[in-house]
Amino acid sequence: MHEGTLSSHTPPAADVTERLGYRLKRAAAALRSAMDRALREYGLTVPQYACLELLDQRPGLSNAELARGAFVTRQSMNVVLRGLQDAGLITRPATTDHGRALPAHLTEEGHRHLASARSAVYAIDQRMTDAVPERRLAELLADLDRMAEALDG
Amino acid sequence: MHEGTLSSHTPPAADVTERLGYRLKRAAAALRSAMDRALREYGLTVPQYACLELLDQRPGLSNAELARGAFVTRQSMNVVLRGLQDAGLITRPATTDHGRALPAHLTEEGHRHLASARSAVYAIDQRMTDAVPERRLAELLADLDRMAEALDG
DNA sequence: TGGTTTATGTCAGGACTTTGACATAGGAGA
DNA sequence: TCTCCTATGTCAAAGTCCTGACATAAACCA
Repeated sequence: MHEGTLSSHTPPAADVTERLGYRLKRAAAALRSAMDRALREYGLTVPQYACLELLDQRPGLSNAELARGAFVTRQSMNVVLRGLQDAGLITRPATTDHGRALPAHLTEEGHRHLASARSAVYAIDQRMTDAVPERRLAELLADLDRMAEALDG
Repeated sequence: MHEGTLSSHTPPAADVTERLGYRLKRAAAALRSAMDRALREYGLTVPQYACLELLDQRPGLSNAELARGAFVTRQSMNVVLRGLQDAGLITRPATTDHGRALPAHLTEEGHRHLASARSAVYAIDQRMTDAVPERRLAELLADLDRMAEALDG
């Protein structure tokens, strides 16, 4: 076999299901599925929940900033924001006197709604975290970051 | 700090972006994005590519089996299969004499198409794999599996 | 044998997301 | 100043994916 770009010491796995990408996708799919199930009881989608969580920690984020934080496009986040706005969970000014970015904020009901949904999501995250040996958690987080940076860097 | 009845020894991260779920999603999003970009040149979507790859290694898989392997629903995989069938990359019998599962197979063109797209995808997977220290790769794969099993198990 | 359970393929509808495009606002540099 | 570049918000259209539902087929068991 012709090896154009040899960058690894280990031979590439023959079975696709043994490759890192497949395993990553499997874990992410399991997480997505579990979160979907849990959040449905609260009438939230995963991007909606992510948006609320981001706004709770960094109030005033714009649509584009939220989109990057939730790993979706601006257009998708725009739809998400409109849904949250219609549900009364966030507020966004119609205009701004400087720039185009419209800062979003949680309403009181948004805070309450997030608080109730958060426990369910945190339980999932914790179940996942507990599944990996604690001594490796920090390295696992670092590896995930390296993987992400290697791809979009 | 008051720890209540949490199952972990480490205090839960206050910042959502520090939690395992967020990092996992970030890495998966980066992978998905990179694969989308690469596969577009070959006229394939990620599920379509995954389907071809699975069929190459295990010919005769049914729609439902492919759906599980690609982490989508049967309905979604049905659409994928129809697209691949229309493109002449796979074949599927209209009927079967035993059971309902219709075994799918790659056509010659399907094999060629997959072979050309595969190098691009493998390059991405390899770039990601090379980003993690080699001595930790096996543990990383095992941890991803544990995470997935902890969630859908 | 007959009933139940499980698994599969399919249809219809809706929800979500993306690509592509356009106009606007601010900053950087000639 | 003027132009170019980047970033943002938004619209339209298409594609993708999912939930819910139904019918069929095999297996399992009393």
